[in-house]
Amino acid sequence: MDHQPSIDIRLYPEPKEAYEFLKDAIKQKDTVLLLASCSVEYEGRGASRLGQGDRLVIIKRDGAVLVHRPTGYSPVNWQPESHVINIDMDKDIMIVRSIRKRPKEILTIFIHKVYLVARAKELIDDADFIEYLDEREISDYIAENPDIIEEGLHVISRERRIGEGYADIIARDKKGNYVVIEVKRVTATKDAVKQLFSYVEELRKANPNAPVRGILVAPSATKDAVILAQSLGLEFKQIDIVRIYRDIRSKKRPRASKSLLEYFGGTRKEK
Amino acid sequence: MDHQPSIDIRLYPEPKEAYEFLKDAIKQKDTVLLLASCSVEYEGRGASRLGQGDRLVIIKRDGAVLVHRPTGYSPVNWQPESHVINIDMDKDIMIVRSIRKRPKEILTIFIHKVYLVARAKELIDDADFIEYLDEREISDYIAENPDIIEEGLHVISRERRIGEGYADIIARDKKGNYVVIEVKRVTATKDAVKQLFSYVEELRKANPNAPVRGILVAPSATKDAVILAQSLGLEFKQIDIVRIYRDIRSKKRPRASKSLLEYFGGTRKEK
DNA sequence: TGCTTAATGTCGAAA
DNA sequence: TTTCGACGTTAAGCA
Repeated sequence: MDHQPSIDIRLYPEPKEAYEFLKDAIKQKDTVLLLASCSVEYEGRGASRLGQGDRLVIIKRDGAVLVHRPTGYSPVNWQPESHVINIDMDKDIMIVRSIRKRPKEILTIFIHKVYLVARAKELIDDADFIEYLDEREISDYIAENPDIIEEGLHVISRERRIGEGYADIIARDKKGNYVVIEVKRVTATKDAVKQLFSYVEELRKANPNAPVRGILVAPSATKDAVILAQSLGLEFKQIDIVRIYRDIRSKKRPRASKSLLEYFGGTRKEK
Repeated sequence: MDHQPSIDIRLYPEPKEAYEFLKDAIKQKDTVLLLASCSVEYEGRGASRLGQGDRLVIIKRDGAVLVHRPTGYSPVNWQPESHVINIDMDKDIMIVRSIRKRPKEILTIFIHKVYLVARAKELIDDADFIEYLDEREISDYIAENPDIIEEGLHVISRERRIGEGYADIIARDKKGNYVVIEVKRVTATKDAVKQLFSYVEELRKANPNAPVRGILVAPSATKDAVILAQSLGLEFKQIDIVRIYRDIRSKKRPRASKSLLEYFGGTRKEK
């Protein structure tokens, strides 16, 4: 956690200096920040021109280019990612051209005056972005509230190793049947069904005389997944992630306004 | 054109220093750039958490907040504009909270380590953003190619003062009738129809014995505008801006790859 | 690679 | 203020 990206900057550089600085930064695929007076033109799916003004230009290591005006959420011009970025000098005006292959689009930035230019190397960002809840949190919630899946369900084990994986939840229904529950936080695919089926089969092998059911739990499932599940005698139970999120939040945080991270826990990188 | 925004920066500042710097910058509504290791959480229309990583945080003077990861076009978290931004310190961790009133949304950024923080004052950007063509360019094109409006049209004057405004184009059709043409580069509204009608009426007053037609020219028109035009005996002619743009471009730039600005001219701010 | 769909869509204009 | 439609929509999921 104690790495430190190396950052280099130039404040109000002369054109020549800014040019050399930028040229090398782009070559090295550094993250570039540029506060400058510039004009912009774009041609591709659409076409546009923007006269001279003070803007923030961002160039990311994947070639994404953003030109931001001093207000608003949206960049005025951009390139989602570009295959080629080149830079030239024409009478003290720097010209940065970002070219995207498909669709063919060209973004050209004419930099008249650089106020600040910065380059950063070794920016590291591998954290998970979690929307609402991660799989483990959903699984925990279901383990604590199995009734939302089926009335009378009784959890008997969590993360049990079966074959080559781990079954999220194993329970018994009110008739005493085994129930294997596989949880997904996004749309369930055929893969999830196959995974669940392998657990169910293993459990049947281990318990030849006991009926074993399998329930796939997810906010949604592809048509393919549903068909496959039916043909394999497995069930699909739809859950409402937002509702579960709200329920957890209201219980864990009755009135406070503390950090969500404190309540839900940190967001460690998942495998 | 020779103004210079004042920019202040801190490279690898200590938490305390960064905090004072940021606090004042936010208070002054400066544009803020922040390269830092941070974690983020958001709650509002949706909800999300993002663990610690190196990111670029932008705070604009209208309260727009963007958190960018090292790749990609889209910010991972954002606030389109916010009514309140506050900043606090909790054991060397800076907490920036951006609150939007409607819809109610809260974006919280936990800044663990600041690599670079910059603030800029007096960024000036009042240039026009022109998509494809501006009104004058379209008007010029029509004046040079009146047949795209109607076969046999003959332009007799441009920007002629009539009443309180200027009629874009005045022409005669092949029957000798006067034709007033009003050009809009975006969807024409009722206002445009009223404007055109006032020119037509003035011209009729000035030429009691000559029939005067009025044509509204635009890429599209609102339903209201079309209805009003019909009831006033005016016509609407739809044009294809992209096609005109391509035509101008192909004629002006047969093979070169020069600046569009050179060909179309600079983008001076329109009134 | 191309197609379809959802989005904390954003943004601007009309009602 | 709310609704509606367009966007260089972008981004993710599937065929």
